[in-house]
Amino acid sequence: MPHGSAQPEHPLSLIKTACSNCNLRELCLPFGLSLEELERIDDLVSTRRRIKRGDHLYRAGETFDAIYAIRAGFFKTDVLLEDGREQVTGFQMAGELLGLDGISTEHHTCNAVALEDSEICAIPFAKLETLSREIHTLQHHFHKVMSREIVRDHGVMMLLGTMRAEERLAAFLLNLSQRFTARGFSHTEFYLRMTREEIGSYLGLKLETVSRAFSKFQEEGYIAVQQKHIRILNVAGLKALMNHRTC
Amino acid sequence: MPHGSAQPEHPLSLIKTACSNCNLRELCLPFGLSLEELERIDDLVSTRRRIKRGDHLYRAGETFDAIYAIRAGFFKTDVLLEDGREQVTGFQMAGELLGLDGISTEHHTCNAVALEDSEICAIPFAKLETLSREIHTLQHHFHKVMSREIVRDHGVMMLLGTMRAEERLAAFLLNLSQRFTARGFSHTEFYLRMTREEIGSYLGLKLETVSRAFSKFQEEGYIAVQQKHIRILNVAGLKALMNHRTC
DNA sequence: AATAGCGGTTGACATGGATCAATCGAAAGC
DNA sequence: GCTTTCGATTGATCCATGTCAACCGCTATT
Repeated sequence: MPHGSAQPEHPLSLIKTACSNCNLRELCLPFGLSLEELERIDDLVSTRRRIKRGDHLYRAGETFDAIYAIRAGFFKTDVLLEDGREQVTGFQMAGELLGLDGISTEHHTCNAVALEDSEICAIPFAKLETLSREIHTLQHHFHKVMSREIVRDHGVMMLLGTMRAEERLAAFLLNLSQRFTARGFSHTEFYLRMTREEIGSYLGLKLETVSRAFSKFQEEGYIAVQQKHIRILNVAGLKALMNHRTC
Repeated sequence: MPHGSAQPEHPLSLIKTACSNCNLRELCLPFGLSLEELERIDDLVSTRRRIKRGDHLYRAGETFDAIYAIRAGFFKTDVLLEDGREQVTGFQMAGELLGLDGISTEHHTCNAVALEDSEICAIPFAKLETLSREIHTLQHHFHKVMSREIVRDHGVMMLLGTMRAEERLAAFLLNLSQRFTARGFSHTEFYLRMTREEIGSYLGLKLETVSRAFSKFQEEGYIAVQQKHIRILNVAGLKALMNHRTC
């Protein structure tokens, strides 16, 4: 099978995708829908697409017409300033939605990049609005998802505005751990898909500071790190680190 | 007129509020609606309420059932950590919406405090969802407003994550200036409604740093400050300060 | 008009994290 | 299998911002 072309037409695009038999439905947009409703939204998802590691799902400035549900894989979203400074605005995993920022201006306002080979479902936004006029549960859940994104952003603002480096990294690890758990992965052991630099950008720190904080956590027995492989040895310890203003 | 009671029943609550003759309609939720549609949403806004300076519109933890449109005045929203640290997540002015964060969990996740005597319209959320199933324009605009909030939050993350103190303050002043303009106020001269400490909390800085940055801007002729009274003398200068990484 | 109190300004000093630089180690390409 | 390259680690030093403290000057209250 050839695999060098820039934008290959993956056979997956032709496969009929069905929310009704997707095992992520309880994490994703269809959450809370009845069986009957589930079947009605099956044709909401028009396309399934593979995105290779390093490729963009969309770029800032492109016109917006769909939001994307992650079926498998891992993404980052980032915003670039003219002078080259980058801010990673989030890391997204299976079951989470990408592209909500584009609704506002009908143009994407950030870049979405796959951090590992991934697979997404495209949800044409016009269709979603039509269907959510008919299915109250869908409408309400969509509003909740957007609101949850706002709450998450406030959490990041809190982190960036009030926490010190080690508190930020602890919060970050605990957040990842919790989201992996919700997806049936280990609470305490996982591979990071992003570089120290990307973590740093997200947390408002330089990569060296992130690296040092990892080493410190290891010295103190909170975690075991080997490159991107993380084992959390003392969840309570990390939590304590966040709450008390101990130095 | 007595005015010492804690929660006085203001006569305004009884006045029939009408979006159709509100002069903020082009900034607020009814944006883009036809005359006919405008009249249909008039009974969306159930209550008008006055909030005195320093009073809460809502508090974190309270159950959510309405979003609020600011008719007049000025608010801040903030999140408090258990250890007392505060993060101001935003400043809101006339025509802007408050409470979107509450949709997610059906509980408010932050506090909304009036920074001057203010007046709000309560929009019961269930009603809004019902009506937006019938009026496409309303549905679409509401989605845009939520998305805009997400984009705004990403801007703040960028600010907190990548900018230095003076860049942050410049960005803040330019943002305020632009929003005042949209409301028909002066581009270049305004009163701040918040303290240095609140600005600092929003920008992830200590109040002393904010104060010093104001003084620096004044020395360099970008602005004239006297307490809360600000005059911007050199908009281009402030913009340049943000873009170039000059130190 | 006098006074209390809070918000703002300014200075001196401390420090957390940035910066610069060298080295190491793992993964990828030849 | 060897080499190249990129990401991670660690050390030394610097600097922007935080911290502590004194003082100033509005504004509001009596």
